[in-house]
Amino acid sequence: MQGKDVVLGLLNNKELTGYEIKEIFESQLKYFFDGSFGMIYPLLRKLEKQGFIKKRRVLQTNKPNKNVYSITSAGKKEFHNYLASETADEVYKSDFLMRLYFGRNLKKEKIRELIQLEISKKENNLDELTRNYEKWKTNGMDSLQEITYKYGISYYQTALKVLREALKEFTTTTE
Amino acid sequence: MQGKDVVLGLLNNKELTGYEIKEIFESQLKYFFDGSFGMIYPLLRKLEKQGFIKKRRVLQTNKPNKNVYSITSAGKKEFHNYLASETADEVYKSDFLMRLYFGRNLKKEKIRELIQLEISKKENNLDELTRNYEKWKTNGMDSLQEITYKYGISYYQTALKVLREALKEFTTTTE
DNA sequence: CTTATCATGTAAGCCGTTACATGATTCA
DNA sequence: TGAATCATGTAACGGCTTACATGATAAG
Repeated sequence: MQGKDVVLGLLNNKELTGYEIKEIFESQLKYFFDGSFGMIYPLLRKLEKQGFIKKRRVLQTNKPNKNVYSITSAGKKEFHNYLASETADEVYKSDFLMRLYFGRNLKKEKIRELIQLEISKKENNLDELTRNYEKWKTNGMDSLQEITYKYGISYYQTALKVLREALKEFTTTTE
Repeated sequence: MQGKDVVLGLLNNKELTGYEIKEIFESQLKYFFDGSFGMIYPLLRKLEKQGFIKKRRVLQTNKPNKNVYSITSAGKKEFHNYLASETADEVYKSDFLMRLYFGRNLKKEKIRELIQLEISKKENNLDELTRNYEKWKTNGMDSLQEITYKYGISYYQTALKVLREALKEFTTTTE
């Protein structure tokens, strides 16, 4: 799964601007995907050149003009090719876990801080996901999308549980 | 966290060959990191050129000769710089969740298959992690490393729970 | 007789990140 | 007066993946 597949998938549903695509990334896909403007805009141009999407220029007053992109039939075919391909393995990289792995020689206080910071991050992630859910529901969320949401929530909750237990144990055993 | 930090971290503990580094990647870091030979060997040469590690050639009979790398004091400094830097956010990308997100128009049977395949994958991941734990314990695993292991186990267990529930619900509601 | 283990490497290329650049409007 | 929102782009660079290339020994 590359940026291309995601953008084509979003445009397969409705026409969007680069800016709106970024908003969807942030609000609905943030937990399992991530893409910057520096990726989106060049990609839109490339997909247009390849004939998978087409642009419509919309002039606005009091707001910058925008390029609204929609998918072509070639683009739909391309997206279906992606859906027909094998599901790629998930990618997970954790700098935090790596530091725990190497943490043996760190001072207890540093380790406590490391874990506490990760707990804070995960609390924020959980909050954000919960808040986005509300917004998302009003925009229309189908039952499969709800699974992706539940998956994310469960992950953060479990991670928090493990980290809090670790911190507690770590604190008591080194008193 | 880049390949460089991980390699330096491993060599900070003991001298290793590229092949052995790869083995550690597979057995102990697999859940939260991933690196190929195509990354390891060029990196080792680069780190050597930069003076962070040094090579010792070991001639073997009945086995290919090997290059054993050890960390230098400059390398140790470099690694401590990494440890002193801010922890980077975790990276998670899931093609599976993306397909669920887009799955609305797929046939029920395709969706069931998609979820079932992901369950199988996660079952294998959980198995593998459990098996590696045994091997790892004999090699010596510290209490912080045990947290990374628990974290991984918990993730897979929770993921499986969510997916099994989703599959069950999906199957009954579309009977 | 073929697969697994041990062992090291190169080369092309892609996909994306980061940083920079611009600029109007609205709201506090 | 500053930040947030809306809106689009470029350019450099970088880290890593994939594929290719080689080859001996041991074990089943």
